[in-house]
Amino acid sequence: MKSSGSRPGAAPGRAAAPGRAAALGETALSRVVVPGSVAEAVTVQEELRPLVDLVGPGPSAPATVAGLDVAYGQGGDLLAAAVTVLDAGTLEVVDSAVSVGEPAFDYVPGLFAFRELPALLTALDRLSVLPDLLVCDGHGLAHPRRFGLACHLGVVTGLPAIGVGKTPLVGTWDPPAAERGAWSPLRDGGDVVGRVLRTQDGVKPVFVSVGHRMGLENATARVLALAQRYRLPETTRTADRLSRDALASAEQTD
DNA sequence: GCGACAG
DNA sequence: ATCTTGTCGC
Repeated sequence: MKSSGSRPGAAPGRAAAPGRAAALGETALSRVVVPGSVAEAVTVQEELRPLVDLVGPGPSAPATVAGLDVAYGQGGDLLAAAVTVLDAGTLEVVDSAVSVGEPAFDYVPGLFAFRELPALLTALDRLSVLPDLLVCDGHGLAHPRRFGLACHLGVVTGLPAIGVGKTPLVGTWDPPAAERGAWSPLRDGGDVVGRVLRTQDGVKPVFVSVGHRMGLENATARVLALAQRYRLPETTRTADRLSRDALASAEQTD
């Protein structure tokens, strides 16, 4: 991975969008701008932020839900993005896709999305089943400029999206009660930007925030429904496993 | 000025 | 995110 002061982005201006049957339409992939600097990245976020739909309420009974995650290898030069689509009722994986590539941007807190977005969208484009909801590994509105990965993915794809983070990026909160389902508001700069949600009794909570076309109440319900047995949503778990497997294959075979 | 800082 | 040993517990 390259890092050159004013030019964190190692890739050209736009993500490559080879001509294949696009489940998302060519719009999603072509609308992904990979900034050439931190300043430009911030500008892109501020331009896209108004496009976020926080009214929702979003699907209360989605048929399918997708999990997205990325695994890194070789000191950060290689990455594998994975998307798994689960039947919302049985939580069985009904479709999946991966995309191996390089990080599109250096890691900068608050600009994290630019790093994984191109690969995640390529993987999404390779699905044969378009999910009703995206559950992202990272935050949505719980972001310095209210435009985290989940918002970015939602706006670019037009799909409802939720952000589920394992650790905080911004905000303050009180510890939620110890029982599964308990939550407390995540506040930042006078706004409620998400919820600190306990998905399992006595287990460290997760940070839930709206990404796009969703309400916070619904987002909370969807995450709880996906985390019946473990701390993290089943979508995140299956996508995490798939991305690691894809990375392992890419590191030996290829 | 000194930390904190999604993955 | 990834680098890593042992350890506690179902």
